[in-house]
Amino acid sequence: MPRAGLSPQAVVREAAVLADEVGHDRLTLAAVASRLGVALPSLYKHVKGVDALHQKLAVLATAEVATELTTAAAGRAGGDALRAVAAAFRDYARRHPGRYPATQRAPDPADPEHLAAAERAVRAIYAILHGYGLDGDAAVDATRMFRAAVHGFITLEAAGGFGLPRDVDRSFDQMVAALDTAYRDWRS
Amino acid sequence: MPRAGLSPQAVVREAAVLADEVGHDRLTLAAVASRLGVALPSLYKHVKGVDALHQKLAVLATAEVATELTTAAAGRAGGDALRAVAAAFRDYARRHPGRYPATQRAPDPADPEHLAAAERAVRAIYAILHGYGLDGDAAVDATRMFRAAVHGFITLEAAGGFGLPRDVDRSFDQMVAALDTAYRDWRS
DNA sequence: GCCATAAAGCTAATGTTGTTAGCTTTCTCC
DNA sequence: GGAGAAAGCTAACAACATTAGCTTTATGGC
Repeated sequence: MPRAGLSPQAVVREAAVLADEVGHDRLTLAAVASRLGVALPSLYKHVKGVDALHQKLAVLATAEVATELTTAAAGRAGGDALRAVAAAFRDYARRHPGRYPATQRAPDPADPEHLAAAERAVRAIYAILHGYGLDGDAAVDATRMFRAAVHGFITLEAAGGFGLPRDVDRSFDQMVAALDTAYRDWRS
Repeated sequence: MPRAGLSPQAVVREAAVLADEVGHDRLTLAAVASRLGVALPSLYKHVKGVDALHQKLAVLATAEVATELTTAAAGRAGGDALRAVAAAFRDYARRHPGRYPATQRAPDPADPEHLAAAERAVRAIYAILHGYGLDGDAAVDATRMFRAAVHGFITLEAAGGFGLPRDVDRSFDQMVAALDTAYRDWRS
């Protein structure tokens, strides 16, 4: 019988695909094993358990988000950059509905890779706001507001929380425009 | 052997208390039954299953939030009302960390009580923004922005997503102040 | 007061998932 | 070619959710 040739990476990648298909909360070791054509306990050679799998998925997703945000911001500044990064954020969440919630997990202080990915994502936003002339505490506050607004919008949208017929895309654009204005006139 | 005297309400209330203690995702029928001094299958006389329990918990939590937002808004207008409602929202989430996530669940269209509670919560916000002179699509957009920003802030805070030492309360105040300004100058 | 009945609670059994232990097989390196 | 590490397996157990079917309690009509 040939060997499956797994690795921690391969397991996490399959978990990511599965999470996107069935939802983050329905991600299960049993399903991952079945997908990989392997018995469930075999996974324990690559991940410590279901909790560790979620942790690794968080690192993967955070790194992907960081890369997409950074790419979106490249070569842009001000309102252009803000809109591009906001759109990239939302796009990622819609393309990867299972990975995105994993991003919410607080970075494990003991995992340098996780910390680095999280910092890379935040820095992409921070840099844009720095371009608005924001600095120090103001830049921190502004970054938090950006993350809160965009993340909140994304999760409410994904949960079907917007019932009214008004176009959701337009509401998002309006929100990002309001953020742009707020940053221009920011007073700390 | 005396009877426990349960009811659907009593089960959901205990589930709410438990969720606040152990976290929304660790809410389990087994623990609820144990708390109520009853065997696990006995709960099925009152709730259809774990999914239905989450659904009922969502209704309970949404109704509670709606009441608190409405109370906070009473007798206030403009920036005062905005700040009071935002604070009430955040307070609720911090006092009830297990119930709050249940709020995210989209209202079940087949459950009039759920729909009514959700609408009551949204209306509390909508009314305030109406006081800013916002109407129609603009009011819808503004309401969505408010919900997104506050909800996003709350969940990021709860998840430990704000790593830097900058005071989180101040960041929240800054965000609400920025929302106030944005609504004053709103241009659709 | 007594009994019929519905509801509340129970035990037993089953399926799914996660986890650990310990064995076998495959790959790799000397 | 063989030693040893790593990958995979089966077996066993615990927790949870769920269903079936039984027993007991409360209650309402007579």
